[in-house]
Amino acid sequence: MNDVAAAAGVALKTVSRVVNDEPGVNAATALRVKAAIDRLGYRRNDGARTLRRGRTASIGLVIEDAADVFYSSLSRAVEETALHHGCLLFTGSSQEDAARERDLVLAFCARRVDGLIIVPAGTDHTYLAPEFEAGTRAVFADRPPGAGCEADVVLSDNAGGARAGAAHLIAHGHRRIAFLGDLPRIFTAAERLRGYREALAAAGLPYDEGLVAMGPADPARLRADLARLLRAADPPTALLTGNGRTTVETLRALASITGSATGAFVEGVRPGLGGLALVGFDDFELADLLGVTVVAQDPARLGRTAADLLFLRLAGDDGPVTRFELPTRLIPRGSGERPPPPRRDHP
Amino acid sequence: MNDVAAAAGVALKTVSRVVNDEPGVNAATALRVKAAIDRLGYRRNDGARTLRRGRTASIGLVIEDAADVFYSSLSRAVEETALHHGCLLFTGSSQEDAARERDLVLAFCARRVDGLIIVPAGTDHTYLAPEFEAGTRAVFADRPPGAGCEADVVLSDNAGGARAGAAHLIAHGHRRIAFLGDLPRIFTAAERLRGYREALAAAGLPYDEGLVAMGPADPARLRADLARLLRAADPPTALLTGNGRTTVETLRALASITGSATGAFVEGVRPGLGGLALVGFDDFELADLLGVTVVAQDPARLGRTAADLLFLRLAGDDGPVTRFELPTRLIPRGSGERPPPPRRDHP
DNA sequence: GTGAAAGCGCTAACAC
DNA sequence: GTGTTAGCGCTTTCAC
Repeated sequence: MNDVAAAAGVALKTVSRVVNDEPGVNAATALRVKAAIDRLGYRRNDGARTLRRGRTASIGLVIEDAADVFYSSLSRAVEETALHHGCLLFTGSSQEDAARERDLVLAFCARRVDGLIIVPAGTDHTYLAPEFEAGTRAVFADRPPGAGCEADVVLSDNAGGARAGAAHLIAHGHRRIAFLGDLPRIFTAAERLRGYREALAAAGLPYDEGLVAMGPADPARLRADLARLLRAADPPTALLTGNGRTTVETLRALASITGSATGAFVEGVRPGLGGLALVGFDDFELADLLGVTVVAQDPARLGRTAADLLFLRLAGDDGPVTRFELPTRLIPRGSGERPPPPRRDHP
Repeated sequence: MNDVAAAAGVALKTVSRVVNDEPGVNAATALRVKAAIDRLGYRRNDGARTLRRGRTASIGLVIEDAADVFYSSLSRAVEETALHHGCLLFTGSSQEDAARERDLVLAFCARRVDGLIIVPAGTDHTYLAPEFEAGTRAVFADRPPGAGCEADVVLSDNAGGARAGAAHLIAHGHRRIAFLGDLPRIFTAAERLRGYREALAAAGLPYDEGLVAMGPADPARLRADLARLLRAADPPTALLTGNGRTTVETLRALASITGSATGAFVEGVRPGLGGLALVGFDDFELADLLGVTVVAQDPARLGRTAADLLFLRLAGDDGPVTRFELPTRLIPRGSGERPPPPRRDHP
């Protein structure tokens, strides 16, 4: 900027005025400055600018895994909103690791992001207190912050969605419904388990721990759990899967367990559910073609709502901490509407 | 930092030394400084730090769409590499819009990112010249830069992959193979079309423009193009689809055209290919279960390679501009190994 | 309309 | 071991 000023024969401040389209600059002077800018290839340093101005016009987003469709949709919506507000976006994946979540958040804070959107992996967010005190705003998405951390949060109605899914299966005659969920320490997994239990209770059905298998959406783990469930004396007639990854891996596991050839879709071979009914939490690509009934969340809306809320806060909104809960939607496609097989003991 | 220095009764520089774990500070002094830091809730301002040091320890990534699985996998790999090098990552989606690509890149440059990884939407990158001159490094991924821009690039072997896919169908007896590709202005789409044509030529088959349909992966467009192809006097017996989105939408379109019920997988109804063979460019979720033969790219490897290359450059590597081309892999799963139906005119 | 001076928060270079 | 000074590139304030 100094060089430009010298080249244009004006003071530094005049260059600054031109660069920022500030009023009160003689048109001829402005032109001379612009010429110098082009000639010297000058580009404003926004780092220095934000240092001086106090706001960095950037926000940080911490999700679980950028490669997962759920979070990448959320991420895209946040990005869109941020750009719309003239903000750039830092992204980072926590990999479901509390320490990594903290490191990312603190790294973003060290860059003085104006705000944060966090899908928390950990349950202790006391590390955020100094940042909040310093004026950084944060909105939690998909999962609430740990105890002792007051912040806005945008969730899906996890319990309600799972309740609706289980109730749907019950309405179609199922009495033995298995629940395949994520690690129980994850908020959404716990909530969905709660919804499942509530639906059973509402229908007067017993809660059978033997029908519940919580764990990572790992193919081997799911195959083992499914095999165990299906081998049992009184096996389930229906499955409720706890998230998109689990649903997909369950379909794979069922195909391998029931021995139905892969390639079923293309070859017309009777495929994979082995007579079971299935409702999956989360919609997924090709679920429509496969005929899989799902409880759909709207990850983009989750991201958009969180971002909108954050920018409202950044604009000065100091209302009380809020908690949004977005509805889920049950989409019947066939797999969740199959009746249980006729019972052998009551022919 | 000033306040901490005052509180600890030391000079600013000593605080700086402690904060940066620089050697040459008395243990007792360091402890006093640390206490003051904790007491005051001091957090280093990395913005000021990078302004002074010259490097921002951040890179910018511009992709086409963060919500698309292909780019989100690429993005995740870049993120991983960046974090490994102590760099934060700015992300932005160009939406296949050249102007938006440029705006994002220039915004990142204004923040003085150390480097850029760009999946270009536009074909004119002269706007990068001043940035390159100023020392910013860029690596192009998935598609090369426009003419007049010298930069490293990491690609998939698009032509080779499409050639292999088409040759695979030819080897299984097909003579009439349709190609459903993306907009021809997109580099990868043009390259894959080229590979398709090369395979036909190598087999002595004629190139029939009527068998080629290039356009956005839009459901309506694909349905119309497919209907036209299948209604023709000499319809194709096999399809080669040009990317993941197109493959998925083609499966949908076929299901709706052939009138096979959705839910085929679950209900065991004879589904969707209507006797056609199919090879898709790009692997996709559940392609294994569906039995869809694909030419797989490795988006994560694309991202990792690009990022590794960028950090090599940032570390001072000034070798000549390089062009990596990663191999693709044909994965036979059934849909690409079906023979054409017996010809009616030669019974 | 234009400019000079101060300072955002930090580190590099050097002195003590 | 510790402190002083200068300055990264910009904007803010106020004087002309």
